Amino acid sequence: MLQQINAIRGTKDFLPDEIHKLRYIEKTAVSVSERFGYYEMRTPVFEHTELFSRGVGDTTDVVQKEMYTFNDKGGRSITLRPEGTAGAARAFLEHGLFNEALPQKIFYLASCYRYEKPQSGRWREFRQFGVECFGSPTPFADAEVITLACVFFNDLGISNLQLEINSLGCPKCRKDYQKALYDYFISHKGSLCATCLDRLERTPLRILDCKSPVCGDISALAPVALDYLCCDCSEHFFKVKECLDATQVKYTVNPHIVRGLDYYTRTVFEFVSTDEKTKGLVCGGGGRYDGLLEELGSTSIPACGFGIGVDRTLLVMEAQEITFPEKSAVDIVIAATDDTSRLKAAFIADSLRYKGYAVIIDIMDRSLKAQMKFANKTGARYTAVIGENEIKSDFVELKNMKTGTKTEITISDFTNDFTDALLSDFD
RNA sequence: GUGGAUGUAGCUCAGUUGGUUAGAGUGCCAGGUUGUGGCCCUGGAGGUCGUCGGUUCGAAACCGAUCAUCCACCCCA
Repeated sequence: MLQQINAIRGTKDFLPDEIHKLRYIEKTAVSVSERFGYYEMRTPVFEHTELFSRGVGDTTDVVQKEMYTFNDKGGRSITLRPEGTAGAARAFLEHGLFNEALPQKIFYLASCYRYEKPQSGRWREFRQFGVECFGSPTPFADAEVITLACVFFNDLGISNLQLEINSLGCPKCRKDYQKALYDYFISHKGSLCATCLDRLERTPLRILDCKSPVCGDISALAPVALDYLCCDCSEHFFKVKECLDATQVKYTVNPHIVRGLDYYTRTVFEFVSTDEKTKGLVCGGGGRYDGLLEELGSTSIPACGFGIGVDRTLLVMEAQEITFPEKSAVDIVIAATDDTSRLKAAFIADSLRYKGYAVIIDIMDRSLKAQMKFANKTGARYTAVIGENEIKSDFVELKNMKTGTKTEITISDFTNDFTDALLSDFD
């Protein structure tokens, strides 16, 4: 026997048994997006590596150590997308969507790839529901994408999710803030952990995010970005909060949120699970990225958006024991007793399928009893047995599998409108 | 990338201080008479005990390596 080949580390199979859950989440994402006037865009899974190193940022962990990068046969450096925004922004620019009526509001459902050590809620291939609003500088846009995310989680019946928001300011005020931060941390240089010492020169903002108790204590007293916002940024943040209040979206301001992607300016936010079983899991995050499109070679175009982890959302829903719509069941199983009847059963099944019903017949050459058992397992609503007697008499019994009651009809009636009336009676 | 736990039938797990042909429940398949599911009864298939190497007369059990899963950190979706 040859050795079996298993799935790649950090990837996950969704089997027929649970795929309806994923579909339900995706369907909800589409529905919510369209209710806000966001339309789907699909971009390739791989892009030029440079798109991410320039867009997401060279200093980020994602770009530095988590990307699936390889050279294709033409010698191009290619990267499997680690997130969705860069590709969407690239497509927006490449196809000149900025010439259309602004804002351009986009959503996508995309698999993303990051080379990380896997654990539950963290996979090397994961699905992301993302939304991007290109062209609007106003706080109403920030609030709109946040509200959209809230409606999404609400539609799915998810509770115990905390929305945390913050403002990182624009490049102008961030500069002042970073200097203040640097000065503060340099005075505590002796106490910081090794990773944070490394961050000090590179990206001092991220020290605020450190979970080590010592750094946490130091961070707690560190200067807060919100205190360093310039007038414009300060007003923008105030209005975002005002909009959220208007739509009754609940949030807490967390001055320590620092997103891991470089392109964010001003508003940033995260949805964090507060549920016992999935505590601390970040289900989604986003913010404003007014500098990204310029970084990708365009004129300055403001934008904002978010990414929500579909798999993580599923994880939280399962932990909260939320009921999903049932997977679609088979309408009718047509069992047959002998080879001649099998042909007749196949004919009837096909006629019904043309009419739109889900019909299955036995293709395992099983006994009638086994066919009935199988029908039961598939959750079929009705069964019908075709045999010598039925073919002779032209009558067939349609059995309701829930109640066990049988209704006699002619075979020709079976495939015409009479069936519609009969089947629609089912509760 | 760092630290820790785990790895026995498709699934959930037993397996006594290392000792004959490795177990249960569940699922799967087939029967319980001649053409009808769910319950019950009977039987069957299915495991080189994650993999490789070592210790031993003998290893699922002990040791090492490796792979995988999970947890914490890191990071984020």
